[in-house]
Amino acid sequence: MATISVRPAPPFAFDLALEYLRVSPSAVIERVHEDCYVRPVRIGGRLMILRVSSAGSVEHPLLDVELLGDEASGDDLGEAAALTRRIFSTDDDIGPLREVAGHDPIFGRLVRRYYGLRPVLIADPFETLVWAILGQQINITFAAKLKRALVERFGGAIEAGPLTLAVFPTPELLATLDHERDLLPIQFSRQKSRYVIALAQAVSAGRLDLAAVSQLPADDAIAQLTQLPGIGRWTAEYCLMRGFGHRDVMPAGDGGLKQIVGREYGFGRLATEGEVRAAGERWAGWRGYAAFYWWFQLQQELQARRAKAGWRTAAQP
DNA sequence: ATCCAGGCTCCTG
DNA sequence: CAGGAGCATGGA
Repeated sequence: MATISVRPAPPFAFDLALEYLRVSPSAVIERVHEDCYVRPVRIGGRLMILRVSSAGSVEHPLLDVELLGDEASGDDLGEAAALTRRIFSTDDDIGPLREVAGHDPIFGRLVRRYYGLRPVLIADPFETLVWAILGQQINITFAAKLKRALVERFGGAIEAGPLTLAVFPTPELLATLDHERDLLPIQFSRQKSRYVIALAQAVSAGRLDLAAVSQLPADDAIAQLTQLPGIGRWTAEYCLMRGFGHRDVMPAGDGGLKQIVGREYGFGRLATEGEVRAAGERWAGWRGYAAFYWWFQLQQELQARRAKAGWRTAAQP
C-alpha cells in the first residue's frame, strides 16, 4: 500500500464533505467507510482504489491519500494526490467567502454553518455528465436508482478489503448499448437512453474530449457540451460545477435553486431562472459554492423530514 | 389521484 | 427571442 499526503488550504472541513457524501444521492460510486472516502479510480490506465482520510483539523488540515491494489508507482501516487485535490477542492482559498457572507446575511448563515466545506466533485467527467442526464426532471432518488441499475448491469466491481466497490461503466461499453434491449428494461426513458448512448458514442469515438473540455473557460465548455443532444444549459452548468470544479458556475435553472431562492429571498413563490441568476450576483466568484451549499441544506432538510416521518410511523405500528 | 422532481426539444406567436 | 406543450417515469 502506498500513501501520500495532501495539505488543503485552511479552513477545510473534511467531516462536512463526508456528511455531504452520506446524504447525497449523487454518491453512488464513492463510499464513506470508517470516516474514509473510498472509490475506484483509473490511474495510469489501471483500476485502483483511492482512499482518503483526514489526519488534521479544520484549521490545520491534512489528508492521507492511499492507493490500494496493484503496486502503485510514484507517478501513480502523484496522480492520486492531484485527483484528491480536485475532488475535495482543496486548493481554493475560501477566505473571500467571508466577504460574500458579509453582504448577504441569508447566504452568510450557510457559510457559517458549513464553515470550511468545499464542493465535493464527482471524480470522473464522463460519470458526471451521465449522472447529470439521469438527474434531469425526475426526483433525485429515482435518478440514483437508475444510476445504480446502470452500474450494476454494465459496470464492474472491485474488492477493497471488506468492501466491494462498484465501477462505473466505460464510454466504450455504453456506446455499444441498445435502448430497447439494454436501457428501457432498467427503467430509462427513451430520452435518457438516447442521450446517454449518444454521449458515450461521442466520447468513445473521440469527437468529445472531456479532459480537454474540462480545461476550457466556462463559456467555451458550456458551448461545446450543449452541442450534444439532451445536454442543455442546466446539464452543462451542473457538469462544470460538480465534475470540472468551476467554483463560480451554478445551474440557475435548477428546480432546487428556484425553490430555495424563492423561499429564502422573500419571493413567496418559486423564483424564475432569471431571478436565480440575479440573486447569484451576490455570490459572484462563488456561485458554485452557493449552489453546493444550498443543495446540501435542501438535502439535509429532506433527510430530517424523512427521519421524522420514519420515526412517527415506526412509533405507531 | 394528482402533482412534482437537481430538463430538453420542438413548436408557436 | 420568450413562452409553452409534450415527453417519460416513479415517488410522495
